[in-house]
Amino acid sequence: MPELPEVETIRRQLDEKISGLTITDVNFDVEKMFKGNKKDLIGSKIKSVNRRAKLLEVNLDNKNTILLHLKMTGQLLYNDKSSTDSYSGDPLPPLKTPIPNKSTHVTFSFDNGAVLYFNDLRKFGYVKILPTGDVEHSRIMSEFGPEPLDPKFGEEDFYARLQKRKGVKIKQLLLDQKFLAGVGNIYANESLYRAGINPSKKAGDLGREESNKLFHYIKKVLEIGIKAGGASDQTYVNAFGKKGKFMDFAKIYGKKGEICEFCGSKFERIALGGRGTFFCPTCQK
DNA sequence: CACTTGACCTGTCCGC
DNA sequence: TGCGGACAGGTCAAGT
Repeated sequence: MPELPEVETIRRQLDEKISGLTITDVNFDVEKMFKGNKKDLIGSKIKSVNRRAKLLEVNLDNKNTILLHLKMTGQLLYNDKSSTDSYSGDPLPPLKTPIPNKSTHVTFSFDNGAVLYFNDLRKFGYVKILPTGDVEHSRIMSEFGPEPLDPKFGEEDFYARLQKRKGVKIKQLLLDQKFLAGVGNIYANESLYRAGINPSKKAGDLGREESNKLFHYIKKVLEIGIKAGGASDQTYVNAFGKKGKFMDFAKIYGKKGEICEFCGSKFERIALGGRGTFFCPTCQK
C-alpha cells in the first residue's frame, strides 16, 4: 500500500480540500470495509485530516473520528463537483479524477457538492468510526512506534530501540509498525541499500555507525518520497488521481538483476517474511 | 513468549 | 491464445 509518503501526500491534499466541509451522505457496498454507523457522520463538519503511521484520521466536530487505512490498493479520490465553469456556471466534468468504478466501495458526499471516493481493488482497506476521545487509546493507535520524521525522534532513540529487538532481521523490523511507524516495503528496501546494510542482518548486530546511517537514510528516503508525491509502483494515485514520482528515484526496489551503480554487481531478490526483498550482494554485507 | 505462515482479495505479468 | 503460477505498497490471526 501506500506507505508513509503516499499517505502523507493524500493527507495534505484532503486536509486542504475537505476541512470545513459538512458530510451530507455516506454509502458503501462492502460490509467489512465500513466499521461503524454512518449516522454518526452525516451532518458533521470536518475539522482536520491527520496521519499516524499509515492511517488517516479525519476529525469531525461531533466528537467522532474517521480512521481510514488504504492497505495495499486503497485510493482516496476527491472529486470537486462544486467547481463551476466560470463562463457558463455549469459544473465542470471530473477531468482529473477517475470516475467511480467497480473498485469504489465507500463514497462520502459533502455540502459543497464534492465527493470523496474510497476505491480498493483488493478490499483490504477499511473505514472505521471511533469517538475522538477513544482514538489515541485504541489498540491500533496506541501501539505504533515513533514517527520517523518527528524531530523529537533521534538517532539515539533509534539505536536504543534496535537493542530491544536484537534477534530480528533488520528488514522485517523496519516493517514492524510497533518498532517504527510508516515505513513499508519500498522505503525499507531503499533505506537499507543506501545505508549499505544487508536486510537479513540481525538488528542487534548493527553497530552504532550503521544504526546512525540507517536512521539517516530512512528519513532521507521518506522525505524524497513526500517531495516526489509518493511511489506509484502499481496502483497508487494521490487524492486527485495523479501518480507519484518516487519510483524515478528508487535505486533498488523491484530491480532484481539490474546493475548496482556503485559496484557493478547484480541486484538479488529474496523473500523475508514473505515480502520481496532486494539487495546488492556486494554493497550490503 | 518470539517467530513464521496463511489469510484476506483481485489483478497483472511472465513462461510454457 | 490459454493456463498456471508468482507476485503485488499491509496487517492480522493462527500455528509452531
